[in-house]
Amino acid sequence: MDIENLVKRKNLKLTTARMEILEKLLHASRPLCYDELKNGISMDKATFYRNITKFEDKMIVNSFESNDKKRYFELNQPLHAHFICVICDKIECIKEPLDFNLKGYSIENIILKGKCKKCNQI
Amino acid sequence: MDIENLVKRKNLKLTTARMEILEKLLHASRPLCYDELKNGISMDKATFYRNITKFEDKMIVNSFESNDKKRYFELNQPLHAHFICVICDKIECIKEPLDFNLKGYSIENIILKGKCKKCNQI
DNA sequence: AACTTTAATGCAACTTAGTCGCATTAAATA
DNA sequence: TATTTAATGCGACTAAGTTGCATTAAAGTT
Repeated sequence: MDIENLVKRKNLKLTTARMEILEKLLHASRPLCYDELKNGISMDKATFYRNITKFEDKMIVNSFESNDKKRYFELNQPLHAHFICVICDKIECIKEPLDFNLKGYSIENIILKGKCKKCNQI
Repeated sequence: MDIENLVKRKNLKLTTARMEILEKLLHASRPLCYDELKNGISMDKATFYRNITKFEDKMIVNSFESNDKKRYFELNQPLHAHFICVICDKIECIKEPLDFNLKGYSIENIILKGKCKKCNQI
């Protein structure tokens, strides 16, 4: 994926701050929370949140709240569910396609909470 | 539903604060956020949150974050999904049973985000 | 390459959600 | 009624997220 084009296609200016955020998300194997994402990127938090908001508006990034009450961010990808374990707080991306027959709605984000495979056995 | 028994069955003391929170949730037709739920109940916010945490631990209440970044609370009910519209921020309880074949997981909470029927037409 | 426009940034101050320790009070039980 | 233990209120705190404003940097234009 080409971050430079991704940003420009949405009529956003290509700044180092934005590059850094998106690079980090691109190379992450799972959604990242504020600390994880912001860490190492020297940028004011106001700028960070303004950029995140822009990214979300432009559908480049999406976010959701996890069990630890933190927001987690990821690059927008083909629709897939996130499973959040209420015991161990782990976030998993679910690859199996889930079938909702909700006519008229368009679904952009799916969050399932419960007990993951491991914690369910205990 | 009998709130008094609900609380006592979980080995929680029956206080007026708790009664008030649960009464309000019981009579609400949709999940409520902090302002809505706390409003009119004279109770310190520390107490409020401590009770909410207890209720969640004991599976009396569950909560999720909506699009406005606020947490919404509701009495625990038979599993059903919540649809949150990213345009109009409305929260709907979805009655249609949704079928997941996620073996090994136990699902306690389903949140779908996207465009609701109305906003999808625009 | 300098110039202009407009968007992005940093800073500081602020709001709101949520938490924690501690002394006090009220609920359940004996 | 006395005792135990959990629940409460208060105050102080942390962390997320927002806003206004002056400054700076990107992109487009001569």
